[in-house]
Amino acid sequence: MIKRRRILVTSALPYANGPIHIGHLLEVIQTDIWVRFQKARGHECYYVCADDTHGTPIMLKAQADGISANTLIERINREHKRDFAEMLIDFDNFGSTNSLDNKALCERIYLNLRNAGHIEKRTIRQAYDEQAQMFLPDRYVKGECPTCGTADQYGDSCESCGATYSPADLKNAISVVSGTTPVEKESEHYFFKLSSFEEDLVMWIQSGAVQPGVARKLNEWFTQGLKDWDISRDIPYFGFEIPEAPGKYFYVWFDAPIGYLASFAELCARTSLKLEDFFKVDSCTELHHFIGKDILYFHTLFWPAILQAAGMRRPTSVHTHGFLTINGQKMSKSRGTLITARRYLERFPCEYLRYYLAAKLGSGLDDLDLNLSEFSTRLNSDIVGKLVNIASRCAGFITRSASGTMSSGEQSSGSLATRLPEPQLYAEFAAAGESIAAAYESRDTASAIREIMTLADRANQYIDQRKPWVLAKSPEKLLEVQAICTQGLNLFRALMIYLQPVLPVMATKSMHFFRETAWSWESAATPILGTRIAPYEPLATRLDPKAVAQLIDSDPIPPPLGPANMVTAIPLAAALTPVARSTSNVSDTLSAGAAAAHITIDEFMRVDLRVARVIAADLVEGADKLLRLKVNVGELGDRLILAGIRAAYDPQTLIDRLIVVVANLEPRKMRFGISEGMTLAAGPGGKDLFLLSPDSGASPGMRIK
RNA sequence: GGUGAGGUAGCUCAGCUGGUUAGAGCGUGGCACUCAUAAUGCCGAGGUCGAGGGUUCGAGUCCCUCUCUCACCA
Repeated sequence: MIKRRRILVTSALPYANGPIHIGHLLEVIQTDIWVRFQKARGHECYYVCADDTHGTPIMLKAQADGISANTLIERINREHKRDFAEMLIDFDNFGSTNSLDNKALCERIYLNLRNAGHIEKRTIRQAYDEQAQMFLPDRYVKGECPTCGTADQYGDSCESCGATYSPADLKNAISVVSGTTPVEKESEHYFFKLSSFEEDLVMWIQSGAVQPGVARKLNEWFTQGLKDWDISRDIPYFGFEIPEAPGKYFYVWFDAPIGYLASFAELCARTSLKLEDFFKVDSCTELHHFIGKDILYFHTLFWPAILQAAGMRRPTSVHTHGFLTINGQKMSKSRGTLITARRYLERFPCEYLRYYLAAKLGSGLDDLDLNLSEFSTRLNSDIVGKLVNIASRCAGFITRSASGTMSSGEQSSGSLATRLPEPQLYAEFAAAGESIAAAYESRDTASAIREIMTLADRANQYIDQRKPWVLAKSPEKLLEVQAICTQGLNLFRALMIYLQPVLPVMATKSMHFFRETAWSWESAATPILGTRIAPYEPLATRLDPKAVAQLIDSDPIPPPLGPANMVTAIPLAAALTPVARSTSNVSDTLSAGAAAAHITIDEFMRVDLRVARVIAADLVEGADKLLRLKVNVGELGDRLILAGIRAAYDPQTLIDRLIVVVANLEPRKMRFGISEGMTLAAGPGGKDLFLLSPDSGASPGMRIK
């Protein structure tokens, strides 16, 4: 009997500023397969993850969208959960780093570090945007490379010549946020003294916690010597404020891995599990992190050091995988190869992607290529042609010539397995269970799949040799036909049990086909005999290569404006159209055509329409068409809007009225000030303009959708 | 630039601590079969294992040099 292990597993936290794409899926699918495998083996295994919600990019994206950061991350969280669920990623908990649990844990861990003397204050100089009044991360400063002069380079390194430098070295630097020239400014930051953990980290890494290739990679950093780690950021920042340090926030990479604990804490809160059992320093549970190689540094240096410094256990292992490429190329939006989970799921069964990736996933750091033509041939050949075919070709005989009952093998004696016509063949399948399990365990799923498919070939060969379709023509040989197909179906059953971690739905359907209720890994060791099967229903259908090719967005960049694209273009065009002109330009173009091409719901959702209350309305001196409106948009605060409705409305009649505004319109500088939105009105313009209003009950800030 | 990974049949890859004629799947040519979702089975073609040098009785497998590809650089 295998010793029952207690295992906690995580996948890297997806960043909450965009949708789940196929690169994320590579990681969660790999992890999910490993977790399902552990569960099938009878271990106690938990799988948690969360959204990574903090940091400057989220803060700025929310601002750009005209919504609060909280609104943004809540929306993204719902989308992420839905995508993962449809991909059959079986999280025991999926949380958010913006949770109260995480805040408490961050503070507790930070105070532990500080009280143990692992935190140090230092003054640093950093690029500062005076207009936006914020410090700028390196990636938010752009300019010419000081070494080679290439334009439009980020503040940390040059993509052209590879030079590394600091933002202050850039020539003609500008802030990406405001477009102004940044200045250097001093600020006090908090550093985690990583350097004092160097020896322990070396030992931890040598203990086998990481793959050999990763250990070699880390050596590079050790030979350079570890640098202490800046864990603080200045206000404004979306994150958690550091205790006893007003205006200072935890750097997103400090609170993100702690999010693993926080997500598990949520699971503990609704079960009898105890966080302490898994994280105390002498815990005998296992902790496994699955990550991509881009975030190696954080997980193999900072994170174990933080855990150790805070008096907790370190990870059992960190499993690092390579990147996903599409047709041999890096994923890219402009090439249309940034395939979102949604795009995939709208077209194909989730299990096909799970299988394809599983068949190519090794235990190393190599990048993995999703080749679309290979995708369909592989699925059609392996799953439909070989695997499912075994059941498909046997089931008919059992149903037709044996009234749906498998052979019981009663004519021979002995154990169940030996009552099959070819006991040795079954024994071979049963014995393979251990080496397949070893491959799964070491995350070499490609090897597991190879072995399973070799067995599938053996099963088809067996059926071919025994030719039940020939025997079935002689009534006296029907028992033999039944026995052969019973053997075939049992071989299929063993294979499906081995594939359960990869193909959970197909496996469940197969289990129901055998009229069974549960499969563990050991179920494959013993065949089932003499039972009735359910009528066979196709378990998988073939993929059309042409449809697969369309996974890539062949038209990723919107074409120039034309009648057919008019509506799609509106959000973009509107974003550049000042409010005052909205009544002439945009409404004219819209009314001109009797509707046009469809837009997707996502495209529509990009327009943030809100209910707003007019709190002040004035004439604009010198402008004969404009009114200056001050509106309250609930959680988004107050906005100043210059609206071209003077001919149609008396300002006094507007005060206190509810109207509809576009809240995420890019602010537009006009002669009379900056307009921070757009009011919605119908009509050709001039005196014939009619503002839109919600029915009573609506309140400022409500989103219109 | 530094570091890491990798270059094995048309494509995707396996080849563990060096050992008989280098493997699989897909694709391809031929044959067989017709139970099965034009599925399956059998036979074949196709590789001087990136290049050169070295160690060894023997190297795709170890060492050195070169070359190309990819990735990472807090």
